[in-house]
Amino acid sequence: MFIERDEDAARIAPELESMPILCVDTETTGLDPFTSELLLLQVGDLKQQYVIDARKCSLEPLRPVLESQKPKVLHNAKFDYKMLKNLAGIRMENVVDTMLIEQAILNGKQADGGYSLAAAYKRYFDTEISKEEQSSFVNHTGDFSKEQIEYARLDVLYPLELLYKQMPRIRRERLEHTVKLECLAVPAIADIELNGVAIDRERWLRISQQAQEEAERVRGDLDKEFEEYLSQNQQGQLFADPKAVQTLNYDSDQQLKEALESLGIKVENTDKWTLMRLEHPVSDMILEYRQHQKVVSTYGETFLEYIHPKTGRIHCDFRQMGAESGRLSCTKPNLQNIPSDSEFRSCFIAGEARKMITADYSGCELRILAEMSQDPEFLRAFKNNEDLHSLVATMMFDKPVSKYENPELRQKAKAVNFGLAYGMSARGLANQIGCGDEEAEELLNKYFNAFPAIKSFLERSAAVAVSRGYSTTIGGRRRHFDVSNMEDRKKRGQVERKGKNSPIQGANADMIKLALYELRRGFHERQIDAQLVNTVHDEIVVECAEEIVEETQEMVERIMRAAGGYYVKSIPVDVESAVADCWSK
DNA sequence: ATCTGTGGCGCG
DNA sequence: AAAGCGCGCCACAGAT
Repeated sequence: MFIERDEDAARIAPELESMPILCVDTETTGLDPFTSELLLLQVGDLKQQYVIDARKCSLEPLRPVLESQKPKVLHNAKFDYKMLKNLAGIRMENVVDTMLIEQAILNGKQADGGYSLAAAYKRYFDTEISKEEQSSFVNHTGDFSKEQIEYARLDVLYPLELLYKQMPRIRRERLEHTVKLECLAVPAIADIELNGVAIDRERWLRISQQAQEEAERVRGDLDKEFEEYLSQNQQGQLFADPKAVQTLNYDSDQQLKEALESLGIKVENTDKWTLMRLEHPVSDMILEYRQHQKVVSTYGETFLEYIHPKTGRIHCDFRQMGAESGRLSCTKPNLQNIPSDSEFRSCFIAGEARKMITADYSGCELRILAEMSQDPEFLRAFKNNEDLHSLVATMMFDKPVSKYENPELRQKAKAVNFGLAYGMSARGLANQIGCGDEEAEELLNKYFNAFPAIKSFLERSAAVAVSRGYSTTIGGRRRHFDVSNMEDRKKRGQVERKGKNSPIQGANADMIKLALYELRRGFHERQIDAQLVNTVHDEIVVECAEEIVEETQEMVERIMRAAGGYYVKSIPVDVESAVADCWSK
């Protein structure tokens, strides 16, 4: 039914209240919740669907039901949530997202056509649903056609049909917890995107300009080093003016390899590790050039183009199950790979009279490993709040190690700890710490003899991944693997390593998502003037009014610890946080 | 001119 | 030998 009068919109509210589950969809003029217009709101159930003209009707009568705990089924709920919040001021609660459910079910399996509503619908019903009318809403003005209204009515129906097909699979694969968690996290992640984060343009620009100058300086020095090569280079002779600046493109590995060869250096590739072991002055210069160039290209002026003209803030785009492990991924821009140096992070600033709280789980993955393996040494170390990296280093190198004594060995142990825990080979270890293969083999044996439960847990995880074809986290999240060709050693090794890592990385993702949900709920229920502004795998960044920063910091830590404790029960989960005017740590 | 794959590198 | 896991972005190279 098409609704275009206020009184009709008000009339359907009680009927919607009586429905035990609603399906919801919106049609908008565009994709940006800050500049688009809300055209239609579709809401209903399998029997009755209402298509409401949002330009003509007030949506206020529908606010209570949309903001209530009544479940609302949507496909890609984040989109509609953001639109409703920004364009109608409605804070939709308790969404059930069939797109995320589909991802959680298939995770790692081949998903023909992807996770769009049409693709998912085709998988279950083997029917093509028409998306032809969808584009007709872009920049739409004036009355709606019969086709548009019918398209909108059907479109709100599909996700609910989909859900009923998905439900038995959720139960069969014991994905109830994962699905619940993913759905609960949607509004929190959507809020991060809507909230955005402010950036200090001038400061950011200064950094990139300085990097540009440095890059040019090092490039000049490199040209001098390659002077001879350049002067006899054919390309160089192409210049009409013999005094013209002769240079080469140091971003081109081809050109770089050729130039290095003229110095008698032959390399297969030009990555950091290869260049570092050359022990030739040019290799350091190339690495320095790259460092500056990385800043210029990835973190330079172009980054500032992501500042939204309307809000003056940066609004990234998260993919909630962007990684098969369950982690979020982030684009446009990626706020999860900003250099950790405070030079860069301090450019992300809290608003006037506000503060930023940066909170992260410390040693999270190793704690999860301790929990899952129940290794007595790991458990004891974490219970006693000992420094695990030092413990491992002391054991491996037979020397006293702490943060102050032989700290370089601690640094090595840290790399080893992460590497070995995820299936690094003796060769890889030798590479990491710069020792021979035999010594690496010995260290590896020593490590796993000292922590036999870690060894058996990781081996079990790898074996399970191969035999069952999937890995599982504490929360029941599944990741499927292609195990069709396990005689292929390379492929088998890949599955085994992923099998070791996925339960750990996935559990980390579970706890951060639970924490995000609880934080959003906590801020809202207690009417705290605080907002989520970023999250980076084991870290959450919150902006709040400065007068409540202490309580908010305490609350963030408490909620994060509790979320961690939901999955890691044997040992405490540690959260470290800092308060500043900007993103810190 | 625009697309796709690859190498390299930023983060956890 | 792609021999530690998970990402996204940039520039290049070779293709259309």
